[in-house]
This record gives sequence, C-alpha cells and structure tokens, in this order.
Amino acid sequence: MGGTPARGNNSRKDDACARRREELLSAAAKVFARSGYPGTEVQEIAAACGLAKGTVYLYFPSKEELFLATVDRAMIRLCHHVRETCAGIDDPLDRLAAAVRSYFAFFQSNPEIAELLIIERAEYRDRKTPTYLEHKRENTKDWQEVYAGLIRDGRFRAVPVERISRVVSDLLYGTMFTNHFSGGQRTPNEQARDVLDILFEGLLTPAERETRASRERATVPAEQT
Amino acid sequence: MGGTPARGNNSRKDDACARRREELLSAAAKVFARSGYPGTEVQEIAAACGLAKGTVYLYFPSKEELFLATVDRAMIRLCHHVRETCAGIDDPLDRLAAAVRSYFAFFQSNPEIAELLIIERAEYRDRKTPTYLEHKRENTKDWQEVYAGLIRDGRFRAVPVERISRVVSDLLYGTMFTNHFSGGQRTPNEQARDVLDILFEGLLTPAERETRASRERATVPAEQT
Amino acid sequence: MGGTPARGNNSRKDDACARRREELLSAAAKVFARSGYPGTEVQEIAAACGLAKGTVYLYFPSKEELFLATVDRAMIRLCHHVRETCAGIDDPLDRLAAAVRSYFAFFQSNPEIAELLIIERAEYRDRKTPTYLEHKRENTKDWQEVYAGLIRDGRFRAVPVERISRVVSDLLYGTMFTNHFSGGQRTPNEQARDVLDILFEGLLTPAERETRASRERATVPAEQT
Amino acid sequence: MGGTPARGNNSRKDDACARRREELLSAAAKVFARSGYPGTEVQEIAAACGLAKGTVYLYFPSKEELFLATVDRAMIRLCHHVRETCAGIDDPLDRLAAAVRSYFAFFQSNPEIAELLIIERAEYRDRKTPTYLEHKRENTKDWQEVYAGLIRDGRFRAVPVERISRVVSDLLYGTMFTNHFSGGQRTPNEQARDVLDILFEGLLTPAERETRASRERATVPAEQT
DNA sequence: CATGAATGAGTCTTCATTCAT
DNA sequence: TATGAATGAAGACTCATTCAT
Repeated sequence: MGGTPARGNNSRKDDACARRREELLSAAAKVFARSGYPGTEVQEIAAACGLAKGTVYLYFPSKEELFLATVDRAMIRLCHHVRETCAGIDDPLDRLAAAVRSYFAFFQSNPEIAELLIIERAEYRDRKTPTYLEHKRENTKDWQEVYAGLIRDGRFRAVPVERISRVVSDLLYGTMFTNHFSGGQRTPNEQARDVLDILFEGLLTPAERETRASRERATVPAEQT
Repeated sequence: MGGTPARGNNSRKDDACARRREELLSAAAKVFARSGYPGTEVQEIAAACGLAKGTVYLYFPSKEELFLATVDRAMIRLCHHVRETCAGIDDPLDRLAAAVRSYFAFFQSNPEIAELLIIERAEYRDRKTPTYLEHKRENTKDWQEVYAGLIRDGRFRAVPVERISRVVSDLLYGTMFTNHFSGGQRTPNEQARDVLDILFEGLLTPAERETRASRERATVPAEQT
Repeated sequence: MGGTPARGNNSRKDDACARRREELLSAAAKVFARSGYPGTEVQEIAAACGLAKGTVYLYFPSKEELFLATVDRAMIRLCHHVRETCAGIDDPLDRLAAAVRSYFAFFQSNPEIAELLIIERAEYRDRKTPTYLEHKRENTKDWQEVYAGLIRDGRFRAVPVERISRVVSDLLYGTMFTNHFSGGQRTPNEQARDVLDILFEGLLTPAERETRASRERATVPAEQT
Repeated sequence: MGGTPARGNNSRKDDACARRREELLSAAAKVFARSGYPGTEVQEIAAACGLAKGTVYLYFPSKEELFLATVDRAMIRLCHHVRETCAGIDDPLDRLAAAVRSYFAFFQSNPEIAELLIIERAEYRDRKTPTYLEHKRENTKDWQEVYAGLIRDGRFRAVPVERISRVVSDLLYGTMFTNHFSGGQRTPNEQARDVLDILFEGLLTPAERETRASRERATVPAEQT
C-alpha cells in the first residue's frame, strides 16, 4: 500500500523516482505552509507537480506520511545548511557566530519551513516528538563539546554547558519565530548581531556585576540549586 | 446570531451568563489544546461543561470565534499574571527577574496555553496577527523604559533598548516553548536562573571580552551595521 | 400542549386572546411570504408582534399549525372579500364581472397570500388538500347555479356548467399567479377586462365560427366525448 | 469546484458523463417532486442512481444548482415536446389546439414537473425569475405572430395579440395546475376541449352579445381603460 | 506507472420545541 | 401568561483514499 515505486534494479528508474519524491516534497512544503495541514488537499500538491492525485499515493502512503516526510526533509536541509557554513571555520567563537547567522539565513530563505514546524506541532501534538527537537538533540552534543573547550580555554565563563546550549538554542528558536511572525523583516545579520552581542557580553555593566556578586557572597550560598 | 444571551438589565442573569462564558472558555482551552482545532468538536467542549452543543452557540457565534476568544482570554490572563507578580517590586532588576519567573510559572500552570498559541498560528496563518504578538507589543514599551532607566543608572550596558527587549522576549518565548515541547520538565526557577544568568552576565570571560574589544578597535570601524 | 390560552368564562380575556391570534396570523402571513416556510423562524414572527418565541406556542401548538392557520385565514378573507363585493349586485353577469375584479383586487392588496398558496403546496404536498381548492369547492356550486340560470335565460351558450366553472376558475387562478410572478404590474381592472373579454366573446369571428360549425356537422357526430 | 468531471478530449468519457448527468437530473426531478426541496437529501437522489452522495457533487456543485438544473431541464423538455407536436401542422388553429393538448399531455406524463415549478417558486422566491416564465417569454412572440395572422385572415376577432397570448397562457397554466392538484384525473383531451371551446366560442349567446354591444354603444365611450 | 471517478465517513451549524422561572 | 435559555436532531458538503482502466 503505497511506498516507493521501482525499488529494484534499474538505477535510471530509481533516480527518476527519487527526483519525483523530491519534487513532491518541495511542492508539499510550499502548499502545506501556505494552506495549513487540514487546508491542504493532496490534489493541490499533485497539481503543483503536474501530476494526478492518485499518483501521489504511489510515492507516499498517506497525506500524513507525506507531511511528516516534508518536515523531515526540511530539518535535514537545515542541518546541512548550518553544518556546511561552519565547515571551514576553525575558531570556535567564529564558528558559533557563523552558525547563528546561517540558522537565521536558512529561515529567511525558507520561510515556509517555519510554518511547517508550527503545523507539525499543531497537528501531531501527541503522536510524535517534534522533528525539530529530534534534530536538535543530534547537534547538541557537538556544540556542548565546543562550549566545554571554550571554557577550558578560559574564553567562556564556567557556565554549565547544558545551560549554554539550552539558552543558545532557545534564543535562536525564539528569535527566528518572532521574526518570522513579524513578516521576516530583519536580516540574518541583524538578528545574529543582537543575539550574539547580548549572549557574549551580557547586559550588566562591570560595576553592577560586582555589586551583585558581592551581594551574593553575603547571602547563604545555598542558592545554587 | 450568536453572541451572548441576556444582554439586559437583570444582573443575576448577566452574572450567570458571564460565568458560563468563562466556564466555556476554560473548557475550550483544555479541549482545543488536547485535540487541536480541527480535532475538536464543539460538542466536546459543551459536554465538558455539562451542556448541549447548541448551547455553546448561544454564547459564541462559531467554533472559530470561540477559539479566538479562548486564545485572547489566555493572553489576557498571562499579562495579568506577570503584572501582578511585578506589582510591588521596586528594584528594576528584581522586577525583571520576577517577571521572567512569573512568565515561566504561568506556562507551567497553564501548559495548554502554549498549545493554543501554536494552534492559533497553524490555523489562522494569514487571517490574523498572532494574539501573542499583539499583547507583547503592549508591554514592550514599558519594559523598554525600564531598560533605559537601568542604562541611565549605569547598571545595564548601553545596548539599544529595542535590542534588549527583543532578545529578552525572544529568549523567553523560545525557552518556554522548548521546555513545553520537552514535556515541561524544568521548573520556572530553573528556567529563569539559566536565562537570567546568561542574559545578565553573558558568556565571555573578562579576558576574552578584552581580547575581542581590542581586536575590534583594530578593525575598520565600519562594522556597526 | 399549546392551543389557545384562556378558553373559559372571562370574555375580556377571550377577546384579547382572539386579537392576539389575529395579530400573530397577520404577522405570520407576511413573514412566511417573505422568507418561505423553512426560511422563517418562529422567532421572527414572535418578534414582529413584540412577543417572545415561547409565547407563540401558547397560541399555536407548532410552526406547522401556525402556518396552516395562516393560509386558512387568508382563504377565508378571500372568500369574504369576493362575497361582499358581489352582495348587492343583481345582474348575474355584472356579479360575475365584479367577482372577477374583486378576486384580482384581493391579491393585489394581499400579494403575500399568493406566496402562501405556493408555499403550502410546496411544503405540504401530500399531507393536505390545498386550502385554496377546499375553499373553491364551496363556492363552485353557487356559481354553477348562476351559470345554469344564465343558460336558462338564453344569455350563456348551453355549455356544461362544470366546464364553465372550471374554465373560469382556472383562468382566474392562472392569471392571478402569472401577474403575481411578474411583479403584480397589471391592475385588477386590466386583468378583469382581458379575462372577461375573451371569456364572454371568445376568440373566433362569426364567420370562422360558422366555418367550424359546418365542418363539424359534416364529421361523424361522435366527437362529443 | 464541482461541475462536470472529464471535460476533455475522450469522447467515451464525455458521453458517459453526459448520460450520468441526465440520469441524475431525471432522478432528481422525481425525488424533489416527491419530497420537496428541503425534504430531499442529496443522498436520496444519489441512491436513486445507485451512486454515493459524494458522486453527485462531482456533477453539480450544490444541491441548489442541482435543483435549478433539474427545473431547467424540465422546461426545456416541455418546450421540445410542444414544439415537436406542432411541427407538421399547417393550419394555425389546428396547431394551437395541438399545442394545448400537447401541453396538458406533457404534464400528465410528467406530473412531477408541476411540483418542481411550485417548489422553485417557494424556495427561490426572490433569488430568481421562475424558469417557467423565462421559457414562456421565448415562445410568446411566435404565438403572437400566429394570432396576428389569424386576425389578418379574419378568423380571430381583432383582440390585441398581447391579450390573447396572456389569456391563453394563463388559462393553460391555471388549468394544468388545478388538474394536477386534483390528482390529475382529467385527460389532456378533456382539458383541451373545455379550454378551447370557451376560448374559441366564448360564453355568450349571439343574442346576449348583441344586447351588450348595443348597451356599450349607448354608454359614454370612456370605458376603454 | 499514471489516472481521476467514485466513495462515504465526519462535523459544524440551525432552529423548532420545551420548561423552569 | 410570558419569557428565553437550553436542547439535540438533522443535513449539506468536503476530501483522503481506492481502484478499474
């Protein structure tokens, strides 16, 4: 019942098949993002590829699977995109900065993907871990190692790496969505600059930091829950 | 056609009517959050209040209006909640910290509201500005004044207040959702601590800050895009 | 279960009650005619009398009964109207002419009643003999006697009275409706003139009548089925 | 959305499609006539053709359109029927007589169509000119020419042709409906005979005509309103 | 492989009627 | 009597999915 036609010997067929899948997923991303999940008819997606409704079912067993594959592909593309950008950059801070810019740039170029993430959660609330989170988990470890290195090198404060990675990724996530909902008016560079400025330097002045530090020393040092 | 019954003198009726609206909105929030918008039958919401389907239509003209009223009420409650928490706190930094904790606490107590925000966006993509953003706009100004005061007092670095307010609210938003999607396992205090630590102190060590600052001074000062 | 309130001693109450029934029927005729049977809400009729929905059910047991009573009242008014017009007219031909004018005049003044007749048939197709026919039957006999008299007096050709009464009433019926559907533009006098001219004098010239009569005489005289 | 499937080249499909439309319209006429417009579920019509509800919507975009198409088809069939009957008849009077018989015969064979006309008016009161009237208008002109010819030939009295055509068509209309409501007991020939007898010869005797004519001559000649 | 006609489950909404006040 | 809040049956229409061609 629906899967992928021509899974066999003939590599020419396999190619054609994979290409069509890609085409369908690409069209699906746009249509789903524009019309929402319930608002999208399989027919529309088929039509966007010049195919008939029934043909879609030769490549995906159901609308649901088609949608989930669409989100999955989108997340894979996001990962690729960020990873490629970082590839040649040696300095970890520069790499982080590049990754941040790259993240925002990806969603600027593919705003429909922000919608897909929303829609996935709205429709598959309890059937599935959000694909975004799944992919995030994969990268978390790598970045935490980067953060640990930076701390070892005395470049980052000795903040728990889990905290760093959490705050960084939550901030990216929130910034991207807020910008998306506001019509995507800010450029990736603007977004990255704001984010990194505060992330790196914090908000407090050295004087205020000192004030707070001394006050803390005076308190019972049991607050570090 | 559909609005609110008993729009008249009788205050006892008016009361009962308002109470029932509340009851319906509260039930609606839970049901919509659990089952999604298309997955929710008006019937379920009615049943949750011990009412018949038709009765709901005496209070709200359509499922759509009911949903939007539900989101609106949720956002109003969020604002109230945060504002009340901050009420008696004089020190602006303490107030900000309290607001942050209060924000996370609200969503911990009302996890269904996070879902409503998602659902609203997923279903009303282009028909409506997200209610969340509408309410955020209202508060932004007040907080920006707070930030300006902190800068004037030499407690915050001279970062543009728009940037501060943007980064803070995006970080809250992202943290809340990520935590929610992960099952809401972290407490409001934990979330607030992580967020505020990095927000206030930044990630860099004093040494690294100095390195970066001097490097910047050396560069062509055209970076201020 | 719904009938008529205050069916008892108190004549003042009875009066008030009858008056209210009248009021309701009159309002109902207008609303039903404007909005059709399924398109009419009992609520509208009540509102038109300044009453609440529930009150209507004190006077009529159901929407259906209310409607049928409305049609019935309309037909009774039609009969009254025509009969009153004819009352003092001695010459049978003049009386017939007056009745015809009066019939058209009634529907000009009460165009909603034409609609009611349609609606009755459309909704109660097989549940009920059309009220119009019922009332017609009552009058048929009287008019047939008139026709018989006219034949006896040598003023009408010796056409079977059933035929006369049938043709006359069908022509009135058809003319009234056609005029009504066309927006009721022709006056009762115009309609009556056209109808009576042809009804009385026929279409053929004396010469043509003779031609046809002689041809008929030549044929086998078995055609009078 | 919803029109006719298979709008393309394939003539076999087109045929099947047209045939199915016909089938649906024919079934619809019967069901609508039996159960009324609101009383008819699209489902019933589908079932009458051995189809599923959804299939009907492939051929007609809505219940309303289906109904209107049903009435339209009925009127077209009426026109065809009458026109075919008249085709080979040269003598205008004979042709008129044939048309009248044919008209009654049509409704005897298709009594459901009388109902459709009622229902259309009852449901589409103000949305639409009755289809019957629309089709009548088309034929009126032709018949008026016939009447003019008869007058020129001295076979019809010099009655205005508009009056003739009005009276004739109103009489047919009224006769048809009255007979239909009475259970359609009279044959087309009986109906035609009664109608034509009086239409052609009128009701008055030659003597009475003379009386009236002389009386008229005596009156002030201002009566010609 | 591709098609698109056919299917029928699923849901919002209306409104006649009831009944507690 | 009068009210109007509450009820819940009823029905049009959509669209994912199937399958004969």
